[in-house]
Amino acid sequence: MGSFYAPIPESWKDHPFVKRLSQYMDLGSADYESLWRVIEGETKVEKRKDLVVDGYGYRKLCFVEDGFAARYKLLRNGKRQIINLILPGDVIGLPGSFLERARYSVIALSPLKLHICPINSYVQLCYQKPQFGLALSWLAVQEMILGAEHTISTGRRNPEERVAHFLLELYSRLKIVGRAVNSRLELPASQEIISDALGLSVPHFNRTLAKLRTDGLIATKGRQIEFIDHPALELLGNYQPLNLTRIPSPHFAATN
Amino acid sequence: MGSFYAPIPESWKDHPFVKRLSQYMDLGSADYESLWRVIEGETKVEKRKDLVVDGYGYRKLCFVEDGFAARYKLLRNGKRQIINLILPGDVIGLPGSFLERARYSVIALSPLKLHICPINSYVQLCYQKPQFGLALSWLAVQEMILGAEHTISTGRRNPEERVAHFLLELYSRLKIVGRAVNSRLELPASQEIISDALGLSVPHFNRTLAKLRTDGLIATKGRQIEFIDHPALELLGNYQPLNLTRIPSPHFAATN
DNA sequence: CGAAATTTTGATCACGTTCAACTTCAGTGG
DNA sequence: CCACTGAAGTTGAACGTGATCAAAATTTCG
Repeated sequence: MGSFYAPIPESWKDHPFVKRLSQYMDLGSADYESLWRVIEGETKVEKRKDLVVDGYGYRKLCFVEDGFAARYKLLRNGKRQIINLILPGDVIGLPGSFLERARYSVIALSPLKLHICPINSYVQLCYQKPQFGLALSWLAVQEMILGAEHTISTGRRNPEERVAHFLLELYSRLKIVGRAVNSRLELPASQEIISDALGLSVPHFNRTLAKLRTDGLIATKGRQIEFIDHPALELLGNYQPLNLTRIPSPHFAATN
Repeated sequence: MGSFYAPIPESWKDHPFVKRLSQYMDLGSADYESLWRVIEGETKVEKRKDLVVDGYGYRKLCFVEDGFAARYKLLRNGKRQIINLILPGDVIGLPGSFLERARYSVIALSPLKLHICPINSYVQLCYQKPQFGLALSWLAVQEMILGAEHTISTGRRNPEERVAHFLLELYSRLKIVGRAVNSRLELPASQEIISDALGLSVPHFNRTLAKLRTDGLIATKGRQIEFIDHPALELLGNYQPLNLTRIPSPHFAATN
């Protein structure tokens, strides 16, 4: 894999990360190949295992093919903040690869399937094909926006608004990679994890979910959530979909 | 300015943004020049003016030479969250330039001096010199980390921890661009703004500052803050300095 | 089927908000 | 130069939200 003569598997262009990238940039067959060549290997991680550990170096990018994970920080006061949920198509190792030592940990919430790319290989690719450097910026900016929304939620949205916003954002992200359809989604984690993401206590998150249910905004069955009144939810959560521009293609450099 | 024959002013390499970049990458004189060529103009913005407006397009990067600003979001529930403080050396227009329409506004907290670079010019530069694409990723990752810490603060730090962390982070950022020394800094904004950044009410932020003062951790005189017990503050706020790696230089692509 | 993890419900209490008044300070015009 | 004005900072009292702790109910998994 990644070796010069290895054939590119058919499944590569269906990889959720590749699909996500192709939404934001023009990927020619040479680009698919370049990206493939930079993959060092494939791996599986079992549920509950930490793949990135706070305080230790981590110098690779992992493209999530399947499964869920969470980036989190344990504080000295004993509390935990989930910084974000990592879904298929997401990258693990950002921001870790840019730091001497990781500041956050990443734990698998389910069995994970990943493709591994050493950060150095990716940087080399950026020097050969600058659009991949721009792609990295785009990914980082996307994370930056999710982070900002997360700050807004924990800072100035009450629990109801917070949960509504969380569900809508999660749904949108899952839908892009084909893990949700039709106003239905499945929570990829326990309420304990989600509470730590939202900065709420478990009982209060549970009650808030129940309130949204009795108010007729959602329906729940176990971890299955269905949006009953999507517009009302968007209003409540002040939700705005992500509207990233596309990455200008190389031709742009010459023609513009 | 930016025109082919215009000389590069001496002051350019002292620009706080350039100085900040040079911390993370090797900048040869050709690079200083490339960066200068991409600047379209210089401008001043008066205090209280919004330079980026939520909902409107914004397709440029502004490098802050002097002054302070804040990126914020106004919610339908009437509350405001300051997403981050923008200091000399920071970039305005990230993430705005990557979005069809900006999601956040940016307001000047003091008179601002900026250098303007159209986003398209910067993208062209990235295709000519890929290290600038990587630099953009580095900047975005840095914002992403600040955003994550902000989420942790509003989500799982109590007001005392939150304020301690805020002061330390602000001090560190100001120090890098020579706006703070010797465990002393000046708050770049009113308590109302800072409260909205920390997700606290003004009275409670005020009381928390007072508590840190009476506990002997800081001293205050107007907006001047002095750290009396720096280690204790770092412990309280669970503060960890940013430890970004340097951007691999172009040679790296060939030699590694 | 039994044990453990997760979800749900309940009761109490503290933390931080809210609202209001008062103080201090900076800027401005008389 | 001082009086006036409005903004910013400070303090106080009361209230409400959401945390905490505990226990029960339910689901998941070995």
